[in-house]
Amino acid sequence: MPKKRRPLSVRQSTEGRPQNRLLALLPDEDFHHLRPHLQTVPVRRTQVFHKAGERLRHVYFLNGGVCSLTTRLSHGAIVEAATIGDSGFVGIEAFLRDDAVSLSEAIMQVPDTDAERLSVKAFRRALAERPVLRTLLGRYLQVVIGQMMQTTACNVHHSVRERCVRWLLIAHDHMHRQNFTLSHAFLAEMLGASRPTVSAVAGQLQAAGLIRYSHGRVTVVDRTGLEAVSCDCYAAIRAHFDCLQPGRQANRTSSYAQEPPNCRQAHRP
Amino acid sequence: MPKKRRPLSVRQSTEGRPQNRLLALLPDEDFHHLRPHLQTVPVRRTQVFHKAGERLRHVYFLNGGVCSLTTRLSHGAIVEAATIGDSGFVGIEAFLRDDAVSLSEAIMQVPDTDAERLSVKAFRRALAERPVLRTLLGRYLQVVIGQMMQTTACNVHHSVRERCVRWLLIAHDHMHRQNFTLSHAFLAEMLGASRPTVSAVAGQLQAAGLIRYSHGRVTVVDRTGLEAVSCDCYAAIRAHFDCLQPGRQANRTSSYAQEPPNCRQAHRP
DNA sequence: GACGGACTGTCGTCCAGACGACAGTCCTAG
DNA sequence: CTAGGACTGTCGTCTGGACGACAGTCCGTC
Repeated sequence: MPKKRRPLSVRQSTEGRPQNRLLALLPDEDFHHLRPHLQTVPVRRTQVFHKAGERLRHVYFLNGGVCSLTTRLSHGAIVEAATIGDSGFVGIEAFLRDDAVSLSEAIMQVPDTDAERLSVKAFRRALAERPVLRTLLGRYLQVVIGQMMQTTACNVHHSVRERCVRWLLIAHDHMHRQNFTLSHAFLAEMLGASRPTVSAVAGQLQAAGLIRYSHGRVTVVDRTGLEAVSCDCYAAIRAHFDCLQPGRQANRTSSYAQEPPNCRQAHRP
Repeated sequence: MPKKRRPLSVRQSTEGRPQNRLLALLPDEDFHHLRPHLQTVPVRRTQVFHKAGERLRHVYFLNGGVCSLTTRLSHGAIVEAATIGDSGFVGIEAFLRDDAVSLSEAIMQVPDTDAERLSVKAFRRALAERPVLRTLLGRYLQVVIGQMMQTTACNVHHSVRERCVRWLLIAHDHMHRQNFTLSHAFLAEMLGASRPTVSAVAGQLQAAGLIRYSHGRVTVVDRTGLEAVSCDCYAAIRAHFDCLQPGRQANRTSSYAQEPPNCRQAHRP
């Protein structure tokens, strides 16, 4: 838990397009329709957007960072089913029903950033009125579901090492930068692995020159190398994400845009 | 693979309500709107409704049985992320987008039954025109997502034994009967476990008097006992399903109706 | 009634990874 | 500059479960 919290600064989103890619993909008309209802709010590491059983009040279009969609077991352990970044939004349940009671717990995993917040009420109204928004978010939801399913299979069949690499690659995609904060303990929890195992794996990856790790900070050194040692699950999930942007995607510098969308085939050539 | 296949008998659904519970929950007006487009088709064990990457042609409202929503790994193994029964429909992707390309593989797991088939086109049109249908299926989708998330966590943290029990209980709920066909090998694959392990577990459960197993046929003998040895994941998933029926649910004899819906709290008292 | 196929029980062997423990290292607040 | 807290490296020990193999059992078909 952070010791000193910056004062919560909420501001109306009035300037140009936010960083969030879903919002960026909206046609002007639809975005302008939404804009009066958006508020830019700061988001902190370890922030919990919603817990299981809570009624959702807002959805959040992230402008950066990585958020984990998790399940909490009665035991207390939490396990990640999907990650949400600046190409998505938190509060998918609100897409599905009006009285959106969440079944999952959404925890901000990586760093401080901000998000465009929208009340569930305004969100639902916009969904009803704007078919383009509905279509776009429906596609995103499918991506999330795809990720969940892949994660389920990956968690069962692949080693902690492979799962670590998957997580790092996906986080890297979301972050659009080489290094970000992430402790072994956090990663272990998300993967349902033990901390010592993750530490050992991280050590190996570092020794192999693929990443650098130092006290809560990872640096992706050799992305291609990481991809080479990852299981196919990363490629599959990535392919889903690539399908979000029809044709060319927004003009961005990240590795996210390295390849053409390929929805039919999960494994890249 | 079955040796002798009955001829495919498609018939228009014109009589009363089908067994499928989602359809049963629709108000008359909405159901009548849908009815001309429904066809009752037979469904066989091991039937594959759709594979990953395929464009969906139809959605299927099952009238019985258990269908597994699975992910196929490049390795060839398949792992289940969620089960669909007569309280759901196959083809959830079609809820999310028009050009519904599936990301998952849906395989009929338990027995021969039939289903109400609806073309994706008619389905999408109905969704657009009938808000009640949209609401109902949106809720169902949330249930499926909840099940996926719980399964992800369960697969990581719980023993093969607990997962077996979870599967059997959910299948029992879907089947509304004590016994049904299911081989150890199938169950093992769904759980991502090895066949010998599942056999061993099944042996234990049988020795404990909870189930009877004989050559591809399980009988649930002591349901309460099974619930007692299950992990909380079953209860959590079950609670999601119970939320589908607002207030009282359809008049059925299954154990499905044993308890009042309780959405807020995953664990039953 | 015999045969082949499908399903189940069981037995070694082997290993990934859990779990607990503890020491070392870095970072930051005071 | 220092102390405390957070993070990481590593080491035993122990076990669930994978994997391969093979024999036994039931069932439907010829």
